[in-house]
Amino acid sequence: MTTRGGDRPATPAVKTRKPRSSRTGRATMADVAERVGISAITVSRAFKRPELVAPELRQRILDTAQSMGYVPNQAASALASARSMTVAVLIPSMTNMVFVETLAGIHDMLLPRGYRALIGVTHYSPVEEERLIRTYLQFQPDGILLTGTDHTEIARTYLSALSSPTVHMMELLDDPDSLSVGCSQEEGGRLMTTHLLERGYRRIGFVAVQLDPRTLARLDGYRHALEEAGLYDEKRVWRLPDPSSIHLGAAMIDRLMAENSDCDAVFFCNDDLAQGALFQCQRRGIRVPDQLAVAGFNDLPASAWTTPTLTTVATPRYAIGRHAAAMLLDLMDGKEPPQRRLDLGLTFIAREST
Amino acid sequence: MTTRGGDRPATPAVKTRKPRSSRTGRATMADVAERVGISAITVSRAFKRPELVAPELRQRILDTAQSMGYVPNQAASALASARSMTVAVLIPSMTNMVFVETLAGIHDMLLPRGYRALIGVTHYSPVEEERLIRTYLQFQPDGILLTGTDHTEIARTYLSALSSPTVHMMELLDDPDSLSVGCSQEEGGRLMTTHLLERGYRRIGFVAVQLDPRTLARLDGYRHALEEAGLYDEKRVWRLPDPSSIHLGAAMIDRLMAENSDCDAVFFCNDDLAQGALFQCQRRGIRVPDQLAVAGFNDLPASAWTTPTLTTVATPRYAIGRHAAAMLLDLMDGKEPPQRRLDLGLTFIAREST
DNA sequence: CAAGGTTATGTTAGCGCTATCATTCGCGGG
DNA sequence: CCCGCGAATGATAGCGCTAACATAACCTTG
Repeated sequence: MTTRGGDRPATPAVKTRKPRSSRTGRATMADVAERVGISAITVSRAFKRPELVAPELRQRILDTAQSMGYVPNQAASALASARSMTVAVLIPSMTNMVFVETLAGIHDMLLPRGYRALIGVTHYSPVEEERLIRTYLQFQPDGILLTGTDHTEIARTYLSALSSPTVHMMELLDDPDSLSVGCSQEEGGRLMTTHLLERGYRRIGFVAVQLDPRTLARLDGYRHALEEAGLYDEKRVWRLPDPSSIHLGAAMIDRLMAENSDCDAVFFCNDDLAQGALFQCQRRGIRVPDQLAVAGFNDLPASAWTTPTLTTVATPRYAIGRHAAAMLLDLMDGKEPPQRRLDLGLTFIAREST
Repeated sequence: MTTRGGDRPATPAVKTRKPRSSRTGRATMADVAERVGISAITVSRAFKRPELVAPELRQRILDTAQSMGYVPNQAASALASARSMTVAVLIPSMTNMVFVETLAGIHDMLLPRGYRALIGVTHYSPVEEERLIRTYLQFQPDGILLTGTDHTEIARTYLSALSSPTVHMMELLDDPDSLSVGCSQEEGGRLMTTHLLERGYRRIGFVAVQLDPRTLARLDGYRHALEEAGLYDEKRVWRLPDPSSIHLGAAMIDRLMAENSDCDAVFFCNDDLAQGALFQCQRRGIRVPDQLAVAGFNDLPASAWTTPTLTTVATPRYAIGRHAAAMLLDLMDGKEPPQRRLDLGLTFIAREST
């Protein structure tokens, strides 16, 4: 047998204190160690560095731990090792599927490596983001994933004062000191607008909601494309601070009608708006795309099924999450990631609505 | 002035060790205390029990902490106080909006009280749930929120061995020892089926997917209602393990047609299926509700906008999250919640599709 | 103005774990 | 057969914070 202390009397019997269990009633590492007849550090190793413990002893430790219902205390581990095995993830919204899919990518990358995500929702507000960053710094996260590049000054200070690596998702940063994974929203706006121009539409409207930086970048792409064609007209741009929804998209169709807009096509900054628009067109008997072409952005699941199906731009949301997490893992390992700025591109999807 | 030690020399100068900052390079409570010229515990109080510290001193502490970039270390706090201020939340899916809204309710309730949610996704698998429970127990959560009542034996053992309170969401438990907040899925299934019967449909089909306990409960409600009417027929029930999606709903319409089903109405266990079915009916020229009535469940946002609009049952998802979190807060405060089983009811929504 | 209470702050001793540096044992080479 | 070395395990000393119990100053009150 490998165990040296194995033939000691089963219970040393002379120990001064034997609380058996912690304050919380849960077994501790020391309890397991005592039961096995070894020291606590070996129990620690059996969990964290199994290759350092003789296989048979390790098995005995794990079995004993299991039978005692021992669960390592993450707080104590984090305190002693200065590694929280936690990554703070801040996204603007949870009701927007876009970010939920990104989260899934992050999870799938982090969990197998033993990291946990601490998820915060900023509601598109840099101020709320700052508050969340402050809160989450208490957890001494080993890494941080942020959405977008629009942060408060104080938030920037927090982050730069911090040793933990940070990766920005969705938008791409030009600053060579920052890390980012995403796609060019501006290019997305341009792609779609160019497509509409090619289809012969000349009075193309744009509906921007939420007015977050990504929406505005799409708007920029739209504007540039139209300016190049000499067709940009501010009166065909609607800017609304409301969150994106089917309802709002439907309402926009009503508004266009009410305002007697001359648009022959409308590019909505998000698919759910465009879907709402399609529903309302159907209801009001507006023929799409003949009377009015409708375009969206993000390729949400329903967009392939509406009548008519929706022309849109697919964004690599899941991949962005995965790659951002992978980049962070590299950084947390002290490695330099292959690229500090990763453009995952966009896929234009032409369907019936244009 | 309130500060007693305030007129000491600014730096005591004789202290034996002055690490200034922890291993991680971050300022610690002791650093702040030294700078202010007080003891660490007072800094602790300034943050956690501000009413115990003289207002002016408190302000000075907060200012100094801010200027030093001090952030409390949550791991140390959790270890010392045996309170993690963390609630583990397990949901089956993130892509299903139902649970995302529940999460929002949980967040809105917990955050203002200083608790953080640790979110885990079980993918509808009790085994994965068990794994997540094990993982999250390491964080010594002060409370646990679970979805449904379908847990593995080992998971039950973990939970019962635990002192932390647990609340089950979505389904209602009859066991008086357990706490639950939700609504009767069975009743939902019954409500809808009764409605369809009242509308005169006699050959009502049911499409069950995912086959999680909630879906099966709805199926039960459907079956009981039809059995009472003497109209239940197993051949009109489809059971598929796949996750719910628009695509699958559309495919089911194709399948019904291919199988020459005699259904005059189909009750889909989830709205996205029903939406897919509506889309496909429109595409294939099946008149809804004349040729075929379509019903859904959950009242997702798009259901009010499809053509025709979808008859469905609204579930109080957000409220379930809020109330479950509220119940947990009571329990964590050592209070007994007003009810151990909270039925938040359902809302039947009749629309055009039936 | 002493006894007792209240308020504001301090001292001490851990929480449960891991970094770090021993220590012990077995083994192969000179 | 001794030295050196690697493998397996242990002893010790914190990580940064807070519970629990002091202590000190002030405030009542009769």
